[in-house]
Amino acid sequence: MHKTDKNQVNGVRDYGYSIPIDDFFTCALSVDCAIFGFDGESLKVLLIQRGAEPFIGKWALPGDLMYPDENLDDASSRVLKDLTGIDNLFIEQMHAFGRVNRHPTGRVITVSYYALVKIQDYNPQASSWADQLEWHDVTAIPELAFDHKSILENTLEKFRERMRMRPIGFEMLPAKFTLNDIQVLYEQVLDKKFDKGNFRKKILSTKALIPLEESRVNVSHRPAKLYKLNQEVTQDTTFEI
Amino acid sequence: MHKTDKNQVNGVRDYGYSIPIDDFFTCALSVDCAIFGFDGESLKVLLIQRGAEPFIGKWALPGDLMYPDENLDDASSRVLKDLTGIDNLFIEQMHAFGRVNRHPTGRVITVSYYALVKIQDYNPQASSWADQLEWHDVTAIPELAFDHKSILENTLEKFRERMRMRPIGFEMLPAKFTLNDIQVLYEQVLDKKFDKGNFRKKILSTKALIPLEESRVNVSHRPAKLYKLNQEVTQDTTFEI
DNA sequence: CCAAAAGTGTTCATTCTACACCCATGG
DNA sequence: CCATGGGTGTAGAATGAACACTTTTGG
Repeated sequence: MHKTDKNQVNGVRDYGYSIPIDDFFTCALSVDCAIFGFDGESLKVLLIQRGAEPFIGKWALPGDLMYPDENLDDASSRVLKDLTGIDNLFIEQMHAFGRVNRHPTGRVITVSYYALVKIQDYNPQASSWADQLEWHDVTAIPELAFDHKSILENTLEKFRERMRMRPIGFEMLPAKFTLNDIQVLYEQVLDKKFDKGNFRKKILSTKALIPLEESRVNVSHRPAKLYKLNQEVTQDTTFEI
Repeated sequence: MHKTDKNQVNGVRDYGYSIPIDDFFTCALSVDCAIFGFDGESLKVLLIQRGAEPFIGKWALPGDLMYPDENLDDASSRVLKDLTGIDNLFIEQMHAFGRVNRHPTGRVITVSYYALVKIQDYNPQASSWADQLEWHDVTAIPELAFDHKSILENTLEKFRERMRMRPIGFEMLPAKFTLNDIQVLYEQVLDKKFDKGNFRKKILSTKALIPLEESRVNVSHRPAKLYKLNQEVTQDTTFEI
């Protein structure tokens, strides 16, 4: 395909390649974010409807081109901030997608991220795009622009594994929540039923939660105790559900 | 920083950005590979010594620029093939690194991969770089070019977690190996001692291994039975050590 | 017979699973 | 008092950890 020689390895130089070095500096980078939230019913992902070509009118993952003077990770934070109005969301990089023809306009390599938001705190339009944004149930994703469908599937799969291994699910719950809230969240995300008693014991044994002196009110049954996340557990803490 | 408007989201268009669209298409992509092997003693990573500026003479992860007409994943396969002479190595993408000034020559975003090789089968110089290539103990990594030190640390950490969760360690062992070979491998990679009896029971209970009718010969003690990997277990099989 | 590593078994503790049962509240 | 979900306890099974013991080879 291309002539190679021993000078080629990991060099960015003005010689040693069979094509001019400038030809390498012709790519754009983009970030695409799978923003997950939980409304108490099912796992949702925030999609935008594209307002311009290509793929005008199609649903897509929110994303943007990385600016030439912008760090990659800052680009993803910027997209999230612009979209949700929230700084410092929980966010993790997932995967780089770089098929030659994945973007019709040019050579664009995209890096996917997933973010977790408290859907209740989220202000549906920090800007003026209200009608262009919508939460979609992850079990009913419409056709998506570009290769976003496979990006989302890839991200979702890895996110589920992450949920089982790290105490990150709480990022999608309000600051105060009941044990049942967590159980429903895990059951929905992992598509799996848990035994109430056993689930409680397990989640409490992790010391990830701190019980509050409050209970949920105005329910026609015994009120559930509220908990908050123990701030000492980080996303590096091991865990297992 | 940059002017933004509602047309900006995920569009690659000739309008809507505060800078010309062409300015976005000025990045290069590279791949960097952490190639791990196990020599029976300790986990090793293959490093190259750079033969050109920048960082001439410095050790670095093997890598190269992605060609304009090359898929990202193909670039990593190419680097590995050029370096080891082996096709179809076990390889997984890890992380994209895109700090603005990570590369002195221009805006180069690099995507890291790790690969696992059977160090015994590996031909030290499929090409003519013999003296430029060396296996380094992962506990004694020299100073590295670019941000390769942090890339390697990031990759190593994730690789170790991967080792515990998926049956991938075998990729670094010869086709036939003993249970003790595996135990030593795991002990070295994870820096942890295992009880012989318990380790055997666990590894055999996974059904990942098929016993052979052969034993290791010419040892001055009871010869160990040889096993091979059960080809039905893939890297998607769950596992846990 | 001895040394050395292969390979097996047993015991006790811990954790998991399934399931039954009691508790607090609103109506 | 009932319905409803919150919350706890327990027995038996399964798994894990520690450690002792037997086996097979070369010398």
